[in-house]
Amino acid sequence: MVTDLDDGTFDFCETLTDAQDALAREMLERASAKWPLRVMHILAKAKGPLRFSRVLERVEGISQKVLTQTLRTLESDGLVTRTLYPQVPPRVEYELTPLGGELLVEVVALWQWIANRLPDFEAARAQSPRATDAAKR
Amino acid sequence: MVTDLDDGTFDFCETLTDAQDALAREMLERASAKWPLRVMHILAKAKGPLRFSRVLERVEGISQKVLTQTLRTLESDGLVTRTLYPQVPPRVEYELTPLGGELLVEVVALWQWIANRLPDFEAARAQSPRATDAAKR
DNA sequence: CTGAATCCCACCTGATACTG
DNA sequence: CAGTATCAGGTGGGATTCAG
Repeated sequence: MVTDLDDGTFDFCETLTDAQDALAREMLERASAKWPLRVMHILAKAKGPLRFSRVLERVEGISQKVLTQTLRTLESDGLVTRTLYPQVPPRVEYELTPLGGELLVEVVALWQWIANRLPDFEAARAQSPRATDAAKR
Repeated sequence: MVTDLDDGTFDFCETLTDAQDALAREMLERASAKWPLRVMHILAKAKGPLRFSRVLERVEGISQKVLTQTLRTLESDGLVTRTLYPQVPPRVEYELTPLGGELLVEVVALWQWIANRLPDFEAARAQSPRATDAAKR
């Protein structure tokens, strides 16, 4: 028995076109993904533009290639701005857009909710590394 | 410039151990992923137990293998219960747990937020299929 | 400094076939 | 009915090298 959910709580998506629904799902998945989330997080904490190298340093474990890909995607989704200063050596700065900042706030809210329930998830995992056959008798 | 964020808004994660942080990120990513989200959505709308075949029918485009995997993962995360009735032919029912229902509500909230901003995302994509070189002069 | 280009591999996905 | 087994294909991501 699910918690007391209103009818229609989960029907909103049916008011979207297939294309819109797909786009919304895609954005949801991207914003929750490992690297984009970490990168947005770093940019948010910086509270201002950050050079490529700085981001690379601060996002632990990311490779330069993946960081480039991630930033490009974030840029084309309007979550991050990329500003190129045509100098030599080149300088490029990335900054979270207002839209990106707002999205991050929302994602972090969900993250926090999950973090608060961590004991539940840890418990579930602990007791079911092999939780087959629930109804044995 | 990011929207007006408090200092510390994004620092909560630093109060977690690495393992906890990793688990929270993992759950976030899973709950937002394509198939788990769709499956939870179907189970929520069903408002009760659903047999494997029913889920398979209702989650459009999923293969039975992936559905099995998805359900197993959801089960081991405590989001779904699996009840086997040892009959012949076998009958297995899946149902969203309270925890799963709550998590789904949170994810859907984020999803809705994104859906409301779809025009922004569509606009961003439209103007930057090749949005290189922002600062040209 | 900021990438682009290559190579490469592990993993995941999905289709198909088989089974208790 | 509800899976498991197997295999092929695509994808993500790391390491390395080259370039403007």
